[in-house]
Amino acid sequence: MELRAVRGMKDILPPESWDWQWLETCFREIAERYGFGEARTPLLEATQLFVREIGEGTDVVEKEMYSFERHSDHLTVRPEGTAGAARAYVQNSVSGREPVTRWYYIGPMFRAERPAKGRYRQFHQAGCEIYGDEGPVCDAEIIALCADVIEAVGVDGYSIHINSLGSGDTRERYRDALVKHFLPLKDQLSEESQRRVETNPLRILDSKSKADQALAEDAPSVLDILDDADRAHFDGLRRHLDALGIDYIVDHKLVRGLDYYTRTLFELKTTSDALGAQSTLVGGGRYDKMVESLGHKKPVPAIGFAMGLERILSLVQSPAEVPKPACYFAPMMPEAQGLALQLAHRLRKAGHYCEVDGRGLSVRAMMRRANGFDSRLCVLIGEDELAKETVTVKDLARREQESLTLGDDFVGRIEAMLARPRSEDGAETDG
RNA sequence: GUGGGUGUAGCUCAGUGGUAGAGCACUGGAUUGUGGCUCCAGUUGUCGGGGGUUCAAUUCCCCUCAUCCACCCCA
Repeated sequence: MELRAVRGMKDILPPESWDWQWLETCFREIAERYGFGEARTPLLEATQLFVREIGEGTDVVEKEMYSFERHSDHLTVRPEGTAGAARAYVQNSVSGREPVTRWYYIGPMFRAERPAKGRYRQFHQAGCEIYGDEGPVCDAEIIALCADVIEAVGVDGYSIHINSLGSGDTRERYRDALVKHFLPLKDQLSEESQRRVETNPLRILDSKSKADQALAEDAPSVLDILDDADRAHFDGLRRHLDALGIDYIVDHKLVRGLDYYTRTLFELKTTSDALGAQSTLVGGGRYDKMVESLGHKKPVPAIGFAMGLERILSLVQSPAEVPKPACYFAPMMPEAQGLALQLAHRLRKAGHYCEVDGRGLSVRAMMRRANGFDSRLCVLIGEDELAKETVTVKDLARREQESLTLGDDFVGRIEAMLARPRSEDGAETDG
């Protein structure tokens, strides 16, 4: 086979796709309870949108984007959903129509990373964004929503981590404080982090290197240099989470790789080690500057998150079941195939799932397959049936069969059979 | 981008320096037109690709590709 899926991209096929639909439905239902409506934005955006909003120095922009030039347009297949949603919010003048906007999205994102467990080059995120509410009530709602989804789909153990990056010049002041802390220790840091001292000292905080972690223990906390307003905001968030009974961990070392975050920052991580290094299931935070930076005339506060659907699916057991046919048609000779097709058509119009076996195999093989589908009924049509203008309908659950005429009441007769208990004693009924 | 593991039938995997096996699945039959259990029979492989060593390579060596995992980064 010479034509394969592109590296890091995989096909989602039945029966796995049933699990995906289930997860997406869980997410939609919960998001809609919180007042979110779906925003479907293009997969392709101007490269500049991501360069400016995610940040020029970030790994995502620097080396992971699928970018190309088409005529004179510089385009990028979206590596995340927030920037595109914010662009749509500004472009469509949504702030003029409503004071607060709540959008959710579900879809593929693209990053050219080296594939690993729970990480693909085309991966899928579901996320929410709120524009026009500076919180912290909606910050708490957003985190509650994430927890609701994670719990609804049955993730076993998870923890919620929160932090605040402050606003205004807090980030810069904190950065300076970190440089002051790490610079004298530079030669004790890992090779990777030695470079970060100058470029991105925040990232040293979540380094996996043991040495870095030890040195980060005594690093100044961003929470100590928040100004009064930022502190009040963060305390407000904590109060609301407490009121909701949501457990969380304040982690001043929580930082994120995208530059656009301000104030509230949070992650939901699995406590199982099933995902290896990819333990973050949900990441989000506030990005109060983005809308304005996109050219909107006034600042609009915003908060959002994205959850990694592959990661969540790999942790949960989907209850999704492959649909079972009501009726499996097994024409025993070519002349009976047309009738089978017509009868199936009538049942399908009436809302029933039917299978028609047109392979011309032995009755045994067709029955086996009907059984493999766990079909409730199997309709056999052969020479006798054609001659008498009837069909033989076998109830595979009750192990009995009868002959049905093909009058107007055919659909009704089949429905009556479907409505019977699966066994004589009536204990179980066909859901 | 760096490091490691794996690549044998449709699937899951055994195996050997002398050109390959099991289970599952599939098809036929035991039941001339009737399923889930059982039994019998049968189909399928360029042993990832290329090169080298050898009388002989699926097996040993090198390269390459794919894949998985770790680092990095992120959801």
